[in-house]
Amino acid sequence: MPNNHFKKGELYSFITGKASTAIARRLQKKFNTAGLNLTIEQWSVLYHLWKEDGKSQQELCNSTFRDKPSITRLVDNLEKLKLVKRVSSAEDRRINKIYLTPEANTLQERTMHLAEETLNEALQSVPPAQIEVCKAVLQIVYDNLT
Amino acid sequence: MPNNHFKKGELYSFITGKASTAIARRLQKKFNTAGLNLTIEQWSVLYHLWKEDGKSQQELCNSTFRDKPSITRLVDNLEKLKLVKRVSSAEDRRINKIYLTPEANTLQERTMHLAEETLNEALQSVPPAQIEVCKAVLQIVYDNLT
DNA sequence: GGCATATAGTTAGATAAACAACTATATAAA
DNA sequence: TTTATATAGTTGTTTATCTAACTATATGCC
Repeated sequence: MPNNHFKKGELYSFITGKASTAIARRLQKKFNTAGLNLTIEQWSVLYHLWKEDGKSQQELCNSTFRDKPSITRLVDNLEKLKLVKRVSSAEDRRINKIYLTPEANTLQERTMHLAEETLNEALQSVPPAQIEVCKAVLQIVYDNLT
Repeated sequence: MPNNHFKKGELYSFITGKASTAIARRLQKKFNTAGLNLTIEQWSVLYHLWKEDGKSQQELCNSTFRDKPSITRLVDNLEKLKLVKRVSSAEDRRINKIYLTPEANTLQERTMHLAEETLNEALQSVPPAQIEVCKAVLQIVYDNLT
């Protein structure tokens, strides 16, 4: 069965992801207002380190769906902000393990709260069942393309 | 009724829009493979001009959800590629109207075909009814945040 | 041991996005 | 008519993405 369910006018916003862009912009504004000098992309790296500290850059590539140069530069900037520290692995000297600093840990609670707040604003008046459908569809889309 | 339906692990991918990123990357690869020297962002501007030629930069801002500096630079690059032309409006000299060149028009059919192909690949095995739900949810998200 | 190959990370160059500050033109109010 | 204000677009700065080319280390095979 064909899946030609996108008329031309709808195709655009699906491809360009205007919903996720809007969510990211709103969250960035909240960070700025709260005086947090942190980009969403930097936060997304911290997010995965809060789940498991000491990940390698390659593991961060996989978790965040970014390529290696992108992670190199995000880690560069996070190091400048003194939020993470590169530690060369003793077993395999090709590997950098990335560790959170105490400063980074003070950001976890505040930023996660703002992220949850943003999602609740975004999903206002959307029935829970539809949210589940949407999450499932977006996961299939991702799996279909990777 | 609260909308706290995102556990922490799911929150991330919704915010960062990994599905739309994957779609954009796939489409970009198709452009590159087809020898089209065109970014997805540039294509998104052409897309709106194909719907209505001669839009002002401000109108392109609204259509593409970008700010003015972004459109200024996208139009700069599209002009370098000789795909559009800025024409100062006679009635209001603050306004630039953006017109497609014949070269741009030769790209329409090919690129739209690749975009539809990409979406069909992305939505493989997703029931049409769920696609509709997903589109509706993403629209509400966008409206809630803008 | 020595060589091919794979993997981890970096660097360089181009394009793009967000924000702030700016120029130029148009409109409205005094 | 002059002055204030709003609108359209540009420029500069920082951060991020992608591709390609690169360095360094590890692994596997002869």
